[in-house]
Order: sequence, then structure tokens, then C-alpha cells
Amino acid sequence: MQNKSKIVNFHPSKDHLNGFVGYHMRRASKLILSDLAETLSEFSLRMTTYSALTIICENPGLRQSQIALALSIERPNLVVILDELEQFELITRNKVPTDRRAFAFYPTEEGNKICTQSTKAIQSSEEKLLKNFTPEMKADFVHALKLIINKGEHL
Amino acid sequence: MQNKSKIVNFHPSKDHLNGFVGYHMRRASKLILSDLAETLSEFSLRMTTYSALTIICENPGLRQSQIALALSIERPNLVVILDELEQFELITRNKVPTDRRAFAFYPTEEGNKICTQSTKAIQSSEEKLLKNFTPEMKADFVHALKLIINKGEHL
DNA sequence: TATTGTTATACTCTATAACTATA
DNA sequence: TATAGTTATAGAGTATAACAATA
Repeated sequence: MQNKSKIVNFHPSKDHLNGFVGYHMRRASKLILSDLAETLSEFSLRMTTYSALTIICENPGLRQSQIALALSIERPNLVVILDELEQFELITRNKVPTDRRAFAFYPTEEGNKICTQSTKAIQSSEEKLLKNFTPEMKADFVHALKLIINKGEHL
Repeated sequence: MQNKSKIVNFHPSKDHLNGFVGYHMRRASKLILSDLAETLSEFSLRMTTYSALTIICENPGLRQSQIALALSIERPNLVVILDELEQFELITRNKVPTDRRAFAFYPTEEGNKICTQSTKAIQSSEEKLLKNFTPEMKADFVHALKLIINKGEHL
């Protein structure tokens, strides 16, 4: 505690790290993502498996490459993620009649259930973490994040 | 390109991932941090070594545990980071007379130079990445990130 | 006893090259 | 020739336990 106050003292307005998005992004995302990971662990999910499950629940029939593209996950890494969800019987991997190379993914009943439950859990844990935010601030913040994401993808 | 438009079509307003900070945080920070990493690689720096160098340049005499606390880096991981900066002769590791366990860190002349140069490089690369942001939006965004960081640390 | 810095280690996330089977 | 999914692998970043030296 006495150490903490020292720290606060030496990274105030004067330092030029303060203006940088990337610098604060690293620390803020670490906090948010580890909070999220903790919440999701109750459902045996990770950030990546949760994202994949959700996008499949909301867009049944998606193929692997589409999921990878939508979530900014490299295809090789996605394989393990979908394996995991399939092992837990939250999704099914189905051959596509029109393209024998491809698989289409659908949520199971349990998958839909877990998706809904974990989403609620995330909502309440995020609300705790962002309780200093007004709804408008939160909306602006998410909007800013989306701007960054879309910007980067259209380079 | 034609695949991209499909993707955009299936993750629009309806999906509930949209409201989540964590979900977008993962993708946005990946983009920003990899952009940053690319810029810093010109100076043989990484995000962590850059942060450590900068905080040392701005607060000469800091000790290892203070740096770790300030940057949210675990002490064991910081060892390697400071080793690297010392090898490149950007900082010096000095014994503290009053506490023989501790080390105090100071930037070298070269360290200060690289710090200034890399900071300028980051500024211009961030400006490109955030060119859709007004100065006010950027300030609000950084403010939101800081709120998250301070919130999490005082739990 | 507690703390500073260290070593060793492990786990996760991410990225790339190369393969197979289909198209 | 290109694409979908896969395998193997390597590199970061991060986290924890245990230790030596010192407080």
C-alpha cells in the first residue's frame, strides 16, 4: 500500500507514455481479459472458445474459415478451439454436401444454453469492472474499439 | 475480398458480442499492439522493453520492484527485460547504498536518445492507426483506458 | 519474518510453413 | 492452381514456486 502510493506519484501527467493509446491498451486489456477469463472458466470456456461458440450460436452453419476471419483467429489455431467445443458437445462439426473439404458448425442444445448463461455472466462481470462508466461512456468506448478494428482490417 | 463482405454481413447489430468491451478489446489491442511492435522493432525494442526504458528515462533511479508495479509486469519477467536493455547499453543497473538487495536503474545517453526517437516513431504510427479519431475522441479513449487500469488496481 | 532480485518452468495466445484432400 | 482444414512447431507474454541475499 505504501509502495502503491509511490508508484502513483511517479507516473503522472508529465510522462509522455500518458498520451499513448498502445501503452494503456496493454494494461487495460490485460485486466479486462483476465477478468473475462475468470468468469468464463466457470463454464470451462476461454475467450477464444467463447467467441467461437457465440458466433456459431448466432450464425449456425458457418464454416471454419469464415469463423477464423470473423474472429481474427488464424485457421490453425481455430482447429484446437473447435475441437474443444466439440469435445464438450457444445457444437457439432458437419460435412458440407456442396464442398467436401469444408465443415459447417452448429450449436447443440447444450451449446446454446451455455452460450446464453456465459453471456449473462460476462455482462454482470463487465458491469462490475466498468461501474465507473456511464452508459454513454461505455458506448463511446466500444465504438472507439470498433473503429480501430475496422480500420486495421481494411488496410 | 468477396469473403470479407460475407463476414461483415454476419456479425452486425443483432449479435450480442457487440455490447461487450472484452470481445472488442481482444481484437483492438491485438491490432494496436502488433502495430506498435512493428514500429518498435526498428529500435530493437519490444512493448515491454520500451515501457521499461521510458519509465526509467522519466524517473531515473527507480528500483526493479517499483518498475514492475508501475508497469503491471511480474518481477520475474522484468529481469529479462532489464537484462536486454542493459545489454543494449540503454540503461545501467546500479547498486543502492542504502539497500544492498536492490538495484537502481538509470538511462544511458544512448538510452535517452532511443527513448526520444522511438517515442516519436510511436506517435506517428499511432496517428496513422487512429486517423479516424478526433483529438477529443482520442483523449476520451485514453481516459477510459486509464479508468479501467486504476479501477482494477485498487480492488 | 518479510522483501529484493533471481532461476526455472509452464501455460496460453499467436504466427508460419508444410501437408492432405478436395475444388 | 487455389482453397479448406490440419499438423507441427516456434515465439511471445505471462504467471507461479522456490531460492539466495539482505532487511
